[in-house]
Amino acid sequence: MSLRHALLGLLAEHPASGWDLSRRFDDVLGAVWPAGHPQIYGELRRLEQEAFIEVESEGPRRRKAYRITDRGLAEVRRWLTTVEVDHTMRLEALLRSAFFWLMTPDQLSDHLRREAAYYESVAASYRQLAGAKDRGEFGHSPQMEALRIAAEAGTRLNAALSEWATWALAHPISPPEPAAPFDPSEPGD
Amino acid sequence: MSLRHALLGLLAEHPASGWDLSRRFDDVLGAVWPAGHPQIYGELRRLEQEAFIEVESEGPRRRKAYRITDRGLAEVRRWLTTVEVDHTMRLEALLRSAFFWLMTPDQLSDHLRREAAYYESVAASYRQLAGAKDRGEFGHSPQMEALRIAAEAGTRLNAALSEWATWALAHPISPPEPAAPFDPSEPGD
DNA sequence: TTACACATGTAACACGTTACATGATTTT
DNA sequence: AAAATCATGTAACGTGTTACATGTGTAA
Repeated sequence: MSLRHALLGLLAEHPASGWDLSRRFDDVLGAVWPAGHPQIYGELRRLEQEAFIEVESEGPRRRKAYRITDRGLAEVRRWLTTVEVDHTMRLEALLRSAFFWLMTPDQLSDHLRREAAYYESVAASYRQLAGAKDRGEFGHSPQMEALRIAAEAGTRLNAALSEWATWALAHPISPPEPAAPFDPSEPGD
Repeated sequence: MSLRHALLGLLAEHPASGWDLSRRFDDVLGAVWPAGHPQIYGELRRLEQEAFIEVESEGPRRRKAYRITDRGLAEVRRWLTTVEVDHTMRLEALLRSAFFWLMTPDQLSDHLRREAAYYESVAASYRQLAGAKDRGEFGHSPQMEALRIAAEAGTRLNAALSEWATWALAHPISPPEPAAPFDPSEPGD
C-alpha cells in the first residue's frame, strides 16, 4: 500500500496530474519505489473515489490535475507517524551472492568488478546531487531538505554496496574440493 | 523470474522438498528475497514440468524431495553469468524519507531513532553470523563461503542505513516558513 | 505536414500475499 | 488424547509490468 501514500505525499507539495506524478517517479522516487503509469492512473482513480484527492483543474489534451484533500493529508501523516515501516527488501544482487559458489573464480571476479563499478557510479551521482543541494542550487524548502536526506541514503547505500563488492573480490571462494595434492610420503591406494 | 533461479540454486547444493526450501527462504534468503510457500510449491511444479528438477524421493506425509537436473544446473549458471542483474530496489524506508517534511520535528526524530536502532540490531546479527563463519563454526564448504559474503553485505548495508538515520537526526528539517522574527527596527504593518 | 512530446487510459498477464483446507506424524 | 509440527496444496485477492490503443498540442 505504499504507492497511494507516495502519491499523496507528492500531491501534498502541490497539485499534479497523473503524467506529472509518473515523471516524478521516474526521476526521483523510482530509485526506491518504481511505479509505471498504468498503476499510477489506477491508484489516482481510487484515491479520488475515496476522497483523498480531488480534481483541481482540467487542462489541454484532457489533462487532469489533482489536489490533495484534508482527509488525504491526514492519511499520509497517519501513515508516516503510526504505520510500522515495512522493512522488506528485495535485492536481486544480494540474492545472487548466496549462489556465487556456482560460478567459476573468473566469472565471479568479472561479475564483482562490474557490480562495484555500477554501484560506485550510482553513489557518485547521488553524491553530486547532495552537493548541489548543499550549495543551495535547489533553494531551501523543507521538501528539498527531505530529498537531501534521501540523497544521503542513496549515496551511503550504493557506496556500501560498491565497497562490499570490492571486499568480496579480495575474498575468493575456494573451489569445491581441490584434488588432494600429491604427497609421495602418503601410502598410495 | 528470480524465484525459480533461487530455488535451482538451493537445489544445486542438495535435494530438498518444498517445505525445506520454504524454511531456507524464511531463515536465510528471505532477508533479501521473501517467498511464501504457495509461491514456492507453484514454482516447483513448473520447474518439474520444464525438467529443470525431478522428484528424488517421496517420504512420509506425502513429502516430495526434488533434485536438480543437468538442465537445471545449466540454467542457474546461465542466469548467474549471462543475465543482467536487475538493480531495482524497493525500500519503503527510503521512500518515506522523501516525505519527512510532512512530519513534526519530534515525530521525525522519534522515527529516526527507532530506525537507527532497528538497522543496527540487524547489522549486529549479521556481524555475529559473519564472525561465527570466520571462526569455522559452519565448516568450510564453498556454499558456506558464499553465505559469508552475503552476510558481509547484510552487515554493511544495515550498518550504512543505521548510520544514515543517525546522520539524519543531526540534520533536522527546518519548518515550512518560520513566522518572520519580530524586529522593532522594521516598519510594522 | 510530419514528427515529437504530452497525456490518458485499458487489457492481459505475471508475480506475490493471505486465507483457507487437509491430513499425517511426533511430542507432551 | 490433545497439541504441536510437518507437509502439501488451492482459491481469492492485491500489486506490478507489458503491450496496446487513442488522441492532442507544439515545434521542425
